[in-house]
Amino acid sequence: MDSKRVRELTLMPSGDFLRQASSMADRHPESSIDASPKPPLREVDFFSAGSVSRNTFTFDDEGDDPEIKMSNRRSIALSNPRVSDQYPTEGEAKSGMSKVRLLEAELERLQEENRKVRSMLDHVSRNHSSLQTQLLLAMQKQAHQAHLRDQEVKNSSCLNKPAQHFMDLRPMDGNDPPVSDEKVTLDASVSPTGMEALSKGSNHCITPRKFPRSPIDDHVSETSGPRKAKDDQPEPPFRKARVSVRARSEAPMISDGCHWRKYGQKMAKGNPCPRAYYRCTMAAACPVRKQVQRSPEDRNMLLTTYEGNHNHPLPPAAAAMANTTSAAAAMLLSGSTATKEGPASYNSAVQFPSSIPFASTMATLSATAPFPTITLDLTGTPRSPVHTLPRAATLQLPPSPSPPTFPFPLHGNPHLLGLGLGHAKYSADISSHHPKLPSLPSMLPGQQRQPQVTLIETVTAAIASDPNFTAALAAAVSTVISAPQGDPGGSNGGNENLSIAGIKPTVLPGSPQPPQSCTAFSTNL
DNA sequence: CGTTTTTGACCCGCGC
DNA sequence: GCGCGGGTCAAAAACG
Repeated sequence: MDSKRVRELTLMPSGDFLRQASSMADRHPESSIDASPKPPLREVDFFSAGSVSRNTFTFDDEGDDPEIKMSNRRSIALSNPRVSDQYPTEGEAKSGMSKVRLLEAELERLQEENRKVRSMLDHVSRNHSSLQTQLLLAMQKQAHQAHLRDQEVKNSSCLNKPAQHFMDLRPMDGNDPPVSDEKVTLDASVSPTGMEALSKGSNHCITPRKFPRSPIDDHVSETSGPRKAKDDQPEPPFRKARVSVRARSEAPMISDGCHWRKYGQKMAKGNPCPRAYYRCTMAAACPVRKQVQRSPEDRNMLLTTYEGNHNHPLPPAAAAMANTTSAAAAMLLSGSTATKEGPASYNSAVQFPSSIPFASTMATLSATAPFPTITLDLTGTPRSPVHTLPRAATLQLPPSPSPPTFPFPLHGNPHLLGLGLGHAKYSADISSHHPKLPSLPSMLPGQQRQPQVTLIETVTAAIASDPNFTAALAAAVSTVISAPQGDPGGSNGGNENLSIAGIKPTVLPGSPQPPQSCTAFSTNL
């Protein structure tokens, strides 16, 4: 027996093991979910029926490869190194019954592990539901409190302000300078699924006042008539938040699992790299759009901004990151919970709830953006001046210079509303436009740019480093479970593969890509 | 030949 | 009112 080969076969990432375990549990719920020790039927048939023959299973080192045969029947057994470690020795090779007993014992052990994993999943699910409920309650409470605070602070000037400002992240006074030092620190606990309710709620929390024209609005007008008709339509009560993703990639666009069609490209002021505009083409009338721009400072830095909500089901590949972005946007939209800080206070980075599995640590939010904006920082690089970015919230992951190819649907739930792209602003722009803004220290001083590592490592690190690991685990596992073996529906352009918590990398079909690489995302101020 | 990309023109909001 | 900049449209070109 080739021990090396066995080790290769058995050294399976825990994520794969989880996936297979989950998959097995799904296929054999009677054996893997139930607490009963009854083994899976196939194992029972295989081992207890005395059918261990040379054709189906052999421990002869010189004969058929038992590992391969086993893997054909039950790869999960191979996923555990101990299986191979307990393969019969030379002297036991002829003793089939002892091997059977050995394997039966191992099988029982694996079943026990299976039950434990299932139990953990159940536990995580319960925690998830509980957190979601708590989140909603907390947000309602905080929104009310924020409203009261606003009423107190701006009672004199906002007497006639509509209740739309309930959770408005932006200054209520339209005369506020375009760039304010005012920041908002979020300290919310948001669960991924809570995002749905949050997003819905966001429709009532974000005021459209003074917001630039929204692409979504355009979409409405496009589908219902000429743009001019827009004036006749009541403007949506609230504008969309935006979610930006900072990622390091040489690819022109990160792969997020959706199909995108490029509909425009513009040279943005202050950035030699053009900004590309994409529209989701997975559904005829999907209003989701995104912008992709490369940073002028670091051409490997891509900033992708999503806006709008998918009105169609998302493929599993696209759903993997949906919760992350949704939760981030929800958090952003829950700005009513924020506490405003003075201009000199730059420690606005806060712990983001672990319910954002792919962005686990830091977050900053500025209250002055025309669009509520949140940035998921997947670069792991001590972001320069994102802090100086007015109007931007930022999530920062542990170092992840990896190619940002990952399933990244903005909204996993078509019902989610109120998410959007972020307005990022080139640091150069910021400094030029707002020279008074002092430089901010790196959000994560300990973080340094690292050599190329895979995104899975980054994500894994993010999850592992998360104090609330269970939530992250739940998200990862749910992703694994829901993800088909092949490329589900992915489609975006990135050429890089992504592995998350054991998810095998999937190569997504090419998607529209900007002719030029543009990485940084510019935020509209 | 259908789809996607390119790219100049156009629209719109905003500031002066 | 004008200019600027961001965003979108749409015809032509490119692509598979």
